[in-house]
Formats: sequence, structure tokens, C-alpha cells
Amino acid sequence: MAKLNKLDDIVALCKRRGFIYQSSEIYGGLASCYDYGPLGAELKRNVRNAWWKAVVQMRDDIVGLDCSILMHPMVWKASGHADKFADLVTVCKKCNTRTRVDHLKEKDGNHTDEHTEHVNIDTEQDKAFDLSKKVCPSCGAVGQFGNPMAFKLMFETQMGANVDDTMTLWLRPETAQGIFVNFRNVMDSSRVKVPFGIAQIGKSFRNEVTTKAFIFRTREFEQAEIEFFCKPGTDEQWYHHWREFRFNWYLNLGMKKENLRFREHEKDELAHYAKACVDVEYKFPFGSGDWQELEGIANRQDFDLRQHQRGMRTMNAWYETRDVTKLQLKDESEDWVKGPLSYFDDETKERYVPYVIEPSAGIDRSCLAFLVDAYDEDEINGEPRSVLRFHPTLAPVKAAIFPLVKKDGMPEIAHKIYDELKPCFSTFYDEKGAIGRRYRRQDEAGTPYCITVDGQSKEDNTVTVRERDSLTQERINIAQLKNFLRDKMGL
RNA sequence: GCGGGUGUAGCUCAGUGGUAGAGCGUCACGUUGCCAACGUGAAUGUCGUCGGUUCAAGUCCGAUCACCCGCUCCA
Repeated sequence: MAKLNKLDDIVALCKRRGFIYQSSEIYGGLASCYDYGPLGAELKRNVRNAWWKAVVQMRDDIVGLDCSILMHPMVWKASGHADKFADLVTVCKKCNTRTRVDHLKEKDGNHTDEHTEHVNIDTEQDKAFDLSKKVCPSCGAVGQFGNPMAFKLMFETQMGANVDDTMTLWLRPETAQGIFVNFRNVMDSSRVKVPFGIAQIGKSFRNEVTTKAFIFRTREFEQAEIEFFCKPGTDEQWYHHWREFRFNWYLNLGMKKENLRFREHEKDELAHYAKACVDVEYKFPFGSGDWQELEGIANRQDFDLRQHQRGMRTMNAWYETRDVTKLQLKDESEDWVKGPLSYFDDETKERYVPYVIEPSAGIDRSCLAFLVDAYDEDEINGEPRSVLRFHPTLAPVKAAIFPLVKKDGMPEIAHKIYDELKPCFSTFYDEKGAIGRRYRRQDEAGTPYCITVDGQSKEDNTVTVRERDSLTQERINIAQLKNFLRDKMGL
């Protein structure tokens, strides 16, 4: 890949071509927020649709879901986010470096408290942390830390217009909980049987301490998540199924193999509820480590459904205070296996709480990766050309239609073709300027095919179809265009 | 949040206290018959924003916003 080795280049490309803009730019921008332009909106839609098609439409064992972003506060109490979704961070007074408290090491080399679990905001912050023996990883100073600060990672908002009866809610920090919360609904209404999955695409919000690298880590972002429910004991096999399935999804959409890899999570890196977790990483041309996560696939066992069973048992306490920070989640019942979120297998007459494999992908990240991966520069007759080699499925525009020149009836024929293709493909019509320039413009947008009406078209009803990558041209009968493009693109 | 850097036309950038510029791109007209052609013409700037110093600020000072690199991480 040529030239796109700095994030700045990518940002400039995205803006220039209308893929991604800074949010609220005319007002100076808003940190960490971005808008998708004309081509970007198409690309993103195509990424979403490709995901949905692969995991819902083409599979018999997954159904879709589209939850609201606002949910009952108890959802986040039960999931653990309300108490624990915060990082406790301290600042070294000497060098001003900010470090997570649980990442600090002791002077004598004792191990860090490597719990990946987030800390409880209210209790832990007040607790006098003994940082006197901790070493700053940056400058090496010992015990020079300020008081630990907590960062609330969930966005708060108010529901209800009257001041008296407003309720504080959170914008969801992940789409997954909406799936767990609807587990029963889906089972009761769609005749699914374990093993099965529920898929959802949607926005999530996290008040990240630091955002990063363009649209790579933003506070508002879009997720594509599957919760795949399976019988305990079969989880290992499904975990491996999903690893392969999801990895291949990226490959099948044209992502270069050398830019993709798995990264296995170490045992001490795993959240307490996860039995195993692997990241699908992409080799972005920016950042320190290059390799950055696109998707995480985790074996969450039965943690979430059991937590929500506890949540359901806690509702009396909720009605008393209507404040999740003031209540404690009730313990599990003795026979939680038979709880409201358990599953009864009619064939084996067994009841159990299913295990869950969770492939959780970032749509925005994927878009960025596909964009970066598709970018290329080559030469035509000694002239440089920049081109986006998108897989046709992802290409914002599938075909552009041109009259070779703007006269002799060519525009009329081209327009007619345009009107015929429009209902089937996202297309673009252009009659302005030199033909070479029009081809190059489409190359820059990643359009796989350009259809040109020339003098011969009037004679024999054929047009040329020019291919983006090979630059070859083929004469095709106008009547066969639709099928030709369909075959070529596999749409 | 801390340290370092950046911010001038859609993009890339020049402009070192004295009338805001170039290249590319965009648009119009003409020409043109298959890979960034040519000619003529045109549009476009709160010089990131707010304030200060000065007769005069894109330029000096302060604040602020946004982005990039690092610390931080995990979709």
C-alpha cells in the first residue's frame, strides 16, 4: 500500500472524498464526534448490511433485534455497568502522567492487581488507597500520586419534561445488554431453539477518558453484536466456530490477509466472567502498536443472564428508592438454574441457563479498516492514479454511467441506462468533462465499473464496461448490462 | 487531564507588524471521441474562535476550541 502511512493522510482523504467529516465543523468541531459524508454513508450502510446478511439473513440460527438506546436503569445495575463502569486513575505529581490505579506496581516488584474488572465508583474512591509504595511507570517516582479520581464512563440523560418526575437514565454503553434483556421475548415469540443467536446493530456511548485516532475510538460509536446462546459444555466449540466465522467475514469482503490477525487474551487479562476472549486485529498504519482491535469474541458463559435474574429479583428495592446507586443487587436464588431467563430443552428435558458467545464488532472501526485497506496508488501510462479497491459489496457506488461525449444522442442513451440500473444498484451519472477524468474520479470513489456510451452504441446497442482494477474494457449489450453487473459483483 | 506538535480557499501549502496568495480541485462556455487534455472565464476565506497590545495583527500576547503524536486502552 502506498502513501497512506499517517493518520493525517487518512483524515484528509476521508474529508476530500466525502467519507468522513468532523462533527459540527462550522462551530469549531466537537471532540470525538464525526459525520459520514455522501460516500461514507454508503460505505457504512454497506458494511452494516454485509454484516447483517452474513450473520442474520444467511443463517438459520440467528434472529435480529433493534433495541432502544435508553433502557431501564436496572439493566445497568444488573449488568454491572452502573457500579463498575469507571476507571480509577491517579496522576503522578512528578511527571503528570496519568495511570490506572490497578495498573500500578509496587516498589519491590510485586505484581499489579491485574483485575480487568472496573472498580466500584462510590466505595472504592473513598477507600484510602495506599499508593505510598507504588511506582510511577513513567518517571519511576515512588508514592508521588494524587488522590485517585473516578471517571464515569456512561453518559447520563434525563427522561421526562417535568422537573418533578424526571428520571435519570444512561445512554447504553453497549448494545449487548439489550439482547440479554430481550432473551425471553425472542424465545417466546420466535420459536428459536438453543443453540441460537440474537444480532443487533446500533449506537453505543462511552465517556472514554481519552479518545483516539480519528473514528477509531470515539465516545459515540456503532456496534454490531451477536449473543449466541448455547448449551453449557458446547461453548468451547461455538467459541471456535465464531472466531473462524468472523475472521473470514473480513477476508471475504476483501480485507488483505496480511493486515488481519487474532490476538488471544491472556488469562490475567480476561474479565472475571469471561472464560476466553480473542480479538480480531487490523494493522492500521497509525498508532504505536499498529495492530488495533476491530472485534472481540468472548465466551461470557452464563454471567449476563444470571445477573439479570438477580436484577429481576431486586425490583422491590428499586421501587423503594428509584436510585440504583442506593441499592444492592439481590443474591441469586438457590435454584437459579430454573430462573426466568433459563431455557428448557424439550428433547432432553433439561433446564439450564445458556452460555453465551459474544462476537462484538465496531462498525466505525471496520469502515476505517476497509477504507485504509482498499486505498492504493498505481500508474496508468506513466500517470499516477489513486484508487480505492473496495470489494463490490462495500463500494459506495457500484456503477457509473457516462456518455463518451455530451452530444450525438449519447447523453440520452446513457440516461436511459442510468434509469434502468438505478433501482438495482447504487449508480452515478456524469457527462461533464473528459472521459479520462471521469474514470479517475470514480477510481477515487472506489466504483468498480464504469459504463460508457459511445458512437457505436447507437448502431448496435452495446456499451463499454470498464473495470476499475484491471482497466480492461468489454463491450456489452445494453439489455444484458444488469445481469452482467450482477454476475460480476456477485450481488 | 499532562507533555509535544498543528490550525490561512474544498485539498496541499506559501505568506516573519503595513492591500490575503499559489498549485490542485470545483463551476460555466467552447473544444474534445476511451484513461487526471486544451483555451477562456468565474466562484470560494469570520487567516480555528474570543479577547488584548498597536496608528496598523494571518504575523506579537493571553485564553479557548479542535485535530495529530505519546501516556491511557479494548468495539
